[in-house]
Amino acid sequence: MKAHKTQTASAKASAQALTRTNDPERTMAGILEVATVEFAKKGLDGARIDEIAAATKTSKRMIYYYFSSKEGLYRAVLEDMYRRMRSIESGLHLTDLPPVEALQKLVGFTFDHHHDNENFIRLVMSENMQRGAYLSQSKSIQDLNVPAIAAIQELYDRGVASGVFRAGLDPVDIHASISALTFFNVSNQHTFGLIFNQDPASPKAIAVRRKNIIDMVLRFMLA
Amino acid sequence: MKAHKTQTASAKASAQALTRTNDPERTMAGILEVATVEFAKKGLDGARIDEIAAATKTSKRMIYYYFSSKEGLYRAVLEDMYRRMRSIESGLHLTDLPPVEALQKLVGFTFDHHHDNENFIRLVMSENMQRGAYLSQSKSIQDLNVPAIAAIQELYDRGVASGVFRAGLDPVDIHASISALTFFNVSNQHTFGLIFNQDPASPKAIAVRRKNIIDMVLRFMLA
DNA sequence: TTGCTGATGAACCAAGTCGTACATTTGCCG
DNA sequence: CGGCAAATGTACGACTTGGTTCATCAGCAA
Repeated sequence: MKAHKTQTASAKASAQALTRTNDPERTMAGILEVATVEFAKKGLDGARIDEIAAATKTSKRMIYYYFSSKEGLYRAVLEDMYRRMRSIESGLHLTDLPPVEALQKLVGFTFDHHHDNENFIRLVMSENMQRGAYLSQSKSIQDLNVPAIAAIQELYDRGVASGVFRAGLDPVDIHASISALTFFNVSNQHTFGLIFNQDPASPKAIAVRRKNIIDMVLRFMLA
Repeated sequence: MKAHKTQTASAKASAQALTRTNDPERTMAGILEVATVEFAKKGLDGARIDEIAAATKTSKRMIYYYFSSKEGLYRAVLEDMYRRMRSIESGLHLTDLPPVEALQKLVGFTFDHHHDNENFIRLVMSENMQRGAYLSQSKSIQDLNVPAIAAIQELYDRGVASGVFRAGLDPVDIHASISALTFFNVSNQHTFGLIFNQDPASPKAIAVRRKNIIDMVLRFMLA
């Protein structure tokens, strides 16, 4: 417990929380956290404000106090998620590696990253079902993939210069392929998994898929 | 108009439809058709039975008469869509072509196929958001991708035999890559499109992407 | 024609769902 | 310490929505 506060009105109901501690930041963060998993789990339309409120340490009133509406909350969840993803993507230090190894590391990282963040994947899926209606409202999103593109551009240019990569490729197109291969692997696991004979979620199968994706991108770029 | 029927009760309300024509098949098909676009547009949770009913030539009552529930209708839509997709996938006659050309044709066809059937893509997305809960209930789905895998297997074996393809690859894995690249191109167009400088929906951009995807799969398999 | 079953329609209902009105408390600032 | 804005909780309300009830009609067979 907390709260060593004034406690003037001591003569209150017995079994209730004695004092209330105002903590706007924590309240907002808490709401955002449970809303994230709820929206990721059910999508915008499937998620229920009442359930989100129930899972929070605060009340439904606070959701509307801070986020105005269900859609406002959804937008906030999207932006927060993208913000967190962006911060993780840094720190790969690809420039220290030779082009081929840099590419392998980048693709492998992206694969793992997507694989480990299903909530992010599902929020992006949900947003695509909404035709990007909410994400497009957010200004700070545009430049989110910029560093990713820049990283590819840098490593690609070095590879072309050293003769290992063929010229004439578009970094955005490469980024699209990397994203497609790694994203789909998580996003469509349920419908695609129906045709597998063995469990596609097994560590073995995942490792094989991971290697093949890295291989595929690399072979596409090699001279 | 139709209906040259008995019309015994002629003394009916004036401006109404004079006679009713029972046509169960047409009623079901009609419901299924508008339900397909509605579920594709809004997803399972976003779709509204009342709106579907309103867009139909019949009433909500009939939806429940034939499909029992919203989820029953959704299941029927999924199955119907998959059935139609399967029937189209045939008739490529890949066995007539040399391995490399056969592969190029297959990938190109898949790309076009996905590109032209956004409703199908969105239904699959929706179903993945539902974690395959409804599609897995359908028995006839399992063997839907079987012919696709078989086609790859056949062309791949020929390629390996003739020395153009390297050995040791898994047809299912190849299928996964083809699907990922072509599916993502449509499914994530909204969130991914935000980072493009030019319009990714332009015929030019689409043609470039198409070529690169074909190229990528081919290079992955070449010896 | 008569009768019976499948097909159909219009109105209705109960539960769920987003959002709000009202009341209250906390914490800070002079 | 006194008062005011920010923060919070409770209860409620209007509207939506999936699903149903009741009644009727179409079509076919005897």
